[in-house]
Formats: sequence, structure tokens, C-alpha cells
Amino acid sequence: MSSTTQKRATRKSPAERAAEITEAARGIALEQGLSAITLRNVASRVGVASGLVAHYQPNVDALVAGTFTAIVAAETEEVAGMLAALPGPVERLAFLLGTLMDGSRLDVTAVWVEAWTLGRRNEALAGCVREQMDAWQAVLQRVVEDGVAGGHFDTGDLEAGDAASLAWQILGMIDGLTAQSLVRWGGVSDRGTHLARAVEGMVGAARGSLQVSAR
Amino acid sequence: MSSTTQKRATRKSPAERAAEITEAARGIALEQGLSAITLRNVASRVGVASGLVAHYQPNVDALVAGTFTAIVAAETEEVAGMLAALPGPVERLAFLLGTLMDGSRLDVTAVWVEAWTLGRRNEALAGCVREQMDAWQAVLQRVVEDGVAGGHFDTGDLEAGDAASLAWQILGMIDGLTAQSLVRWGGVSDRGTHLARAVEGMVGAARGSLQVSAR
DNA sequence: AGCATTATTGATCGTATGATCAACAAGCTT
DNA sequence: AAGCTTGTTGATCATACGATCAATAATGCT
Repeated sequence: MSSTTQKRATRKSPAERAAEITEAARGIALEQGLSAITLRNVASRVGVASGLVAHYQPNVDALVAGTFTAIVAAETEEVAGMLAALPGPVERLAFLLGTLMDGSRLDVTAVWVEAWTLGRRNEALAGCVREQMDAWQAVLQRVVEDGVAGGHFDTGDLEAGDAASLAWQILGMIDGLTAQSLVRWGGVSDRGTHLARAVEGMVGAARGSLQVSAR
Repeated sequence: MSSTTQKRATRKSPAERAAEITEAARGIALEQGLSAITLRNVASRVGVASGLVAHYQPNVDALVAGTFTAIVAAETEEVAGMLAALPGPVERLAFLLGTLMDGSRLDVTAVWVEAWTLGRRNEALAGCVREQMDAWQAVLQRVVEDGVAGGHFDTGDLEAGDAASLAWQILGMIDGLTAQSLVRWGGVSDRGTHLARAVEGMVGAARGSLQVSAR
């Protein structure tokens, strides 16, 4: 009938088509969640038959796992890049807390939380989740170690190697608070203030040093 | 054939049957997750036709929401009860941190995390989640307020009413750390130690006062 | 004992999912 | 231009889900 009705999708190179598919899956995950990634859903977003999506992916579980990694790894790298531009560990930690808590990445947070649950029934995804958690932890650990080495942080009587443990702890706190904001918006004033104070206590930084400056 | 083959389930009173169904749903949620609650799954666990489950519940979403509330409310009440038996706010806060982090309630934690995601597509569940979060927060807020009033905690320059905010914050931290332990077991040593130190920093308690004593 | 009530069944409908594969056609090579 | 490679289709299968409801049988009441 109308010219807009396209019977058959234009033939594209495998690389290009594969990119379209992973990009569509990414969009769906961010907008509707990882569990909304289905063969038909992705296919219709690309404008293609469902069979084609299956053709480019071994199975749906793999597509979900890959999409999770793509989304989360991009965020980690982006933040890590911004950290590198900052002068010292104190600024980096303060920036980290401020950025992750500002609510501008709720969609990514939702993906994280859903992945925790889905990993129970998707082994490939579970592995990716652990990988990405490790990546985040590594970034944080580096900052903590630098701070201790430079004398900005004081972990007191804690042994060496506790930087790893501390990094996990801080990461968990951030995760919990961002996940909370997924469900509960109001109620908490001064999110950043409290978290900063808590972390200051943990790493032995000067009170107020991790405070996010109002910009 | 065999005497074990029961054609028809023994007829029971509505109250009794309803209890069986909610109990079955509870077991499924704890063992396999909230999303494993289906009419057929619950029915087979009770040993009954799927239609009967539907007969006792308006719809599956409601059963899921109700099951979430039952599981989580029971935990809150149990912990609140134990808190009441403790002498003061410092002991209560220390106990709270210690108990929630000891890994003995991972199944309940999994239910929490899944509910955060499922609430996106189940409005009734979303409401229950908010309710139960409020209940937890109220318990924590009470402890914090008592501690401030008794001079055990010192929130410094923070205004009154920040006890609410502090309670939310501590709750979020606990949630995140327990959720983390759902996926990642190793890696963190001294979970309790770090958390205790963080919270001590937040509420202005004496260092070590919230430390969980090795029992 | 007979009857009315109601707990219980299980088949059925509509929908959605992942996976598979023979058939088709677009584009490249010869 | 002919032929071959391969990207693409869409129908199909097996499975699972929530929901519905007429039929059935057990219980309690008269």
C-alpha cells in the first residue's frame, strides 16, 4: 500500500546488522529493563524478522548478558575517564560519590538491580555481573590506595590490603542508596551529605573533605 | 493404582486452604524467587488444581505482593522484637548491623531485590515495597532518635528531623551490602567492621561502639 | 435420607516466549 | 547475464503463563 510499508529489510553487512541488534537491545534494556529483551521485541525495534535476531545471537541469555556488560562497562569507563582528569584521590572520591548519587543514571541502576536477580537463572549473566562488579571495585580500590599512600586518608589500625575491602564496602553502600532511589524518591534529604560523612569516617578523611560542593 | 495417588484434594475450609496457598507461595518465593510464583507452581505445591489458587486470589500480582509483604513484614517484626529486649540505642544499632549482615537472611534479601525490579510492572507490589521500606526506616529512625536524645550519638551540626534522613541512609547502606553478598561472597573481609565504622561516623557514635562483639 | 451449598476440578482460550529451518532474494563474483 | 553465496523471512513447534467457567463431588443442613 503506502510507501512506508517496507516488505523486506535492506540487506546489510553482518557487522552492521549485529551492531543494530545490540544497540536495540541496549535501548530496550535502558527503557524497559533487561527482561524486556526478547527476540520479537528486539526484532521489531530493528525492523527485522525475529529469526534474524536469533541468527546473530547464540541465544537470548547471551544477548541479555552482553547487553548488561555493554551498558555497565560503558558507564565504568566513562566515570574512570573523568576520574583520571582530577588532581588527587580526595577530589576523585568526592566526585565519585557525587556523580553516582545525582540520580542521572537511574536507568543504569535499574539494569544493575535487575541483573542481580536475573543472574540467578542466567549463568552467563551472573558471570558478567561479577566481572563488572570487580571492575568497579578496582576503580574504587585504586582511589583508596592512592589516598592512603598520599596521606590523605587514614585507615588507622587496618592492615594493608584492606583497601580492597574498603572499596567493596563503599561500592555496596552506593549500590544500596541508588537502588533505594529507584523506589523511593522523597524522604531523604542530603543524600550526598550523609554518604560523604559516612565514607569520610570509613577512610579516615577529614570531615567535609568529601562533601560535594554545590555547583 | 497406588494408594498415594489422590484423585481429588480433601475438601478444606476456605480459611485453611487460603493459608495453605499463601504458605506455599511464601516457600516458593524464598526458594526460587517471587517470579516463580505462578498459579500452576503454587497449585502443584499445595497439591491442588491451578484453578483453585486463582479462586482464592484476585490475581497473581496480588498474590506476589501479598507474599512479599508477608515475608518482609515478618522479618521486620522479628528484628524489632529483638531490639526491644536490648538495653539502649547503642546496643540496638550494633545488633541491627550485626544481624542484618550475618548472611543468615539471604533468601529474604533476594526477595527484596527482586521486588525492587518487579515493582516496575506490578503496581500493587510497588506499593507494598514502599510500605515495607517505610516500616524498616521507622524502626531505624526510632533507634537513632533515642541515641541522640540520650546523648549516645552526636549528629553535630545537623538539624532535628535528620534522624529520618539518617535512618534512610543507613537502611540503604545495609540493603546494598546485603544485596552485594547475594552475588559476591568473598572479597570482603570484616564486613561488619567497616559498616560499623561507617555508621559510627554518620551518627557520631564513639569509634568501636557499634562493633559487633564476636560471640 | 435428601437437599442445598460450595470447595474443587480440569479443560479451554488467548497470549507470549525461545528456538528452528526451509524457502526466498539481494548482491557479489565470474 | 548467469550463478552462487548468504542475509533475511515468517511460519512452525513446544512450552508456559493468567484467567475463566461449566461440571463435579464433598460437606453440612433440614
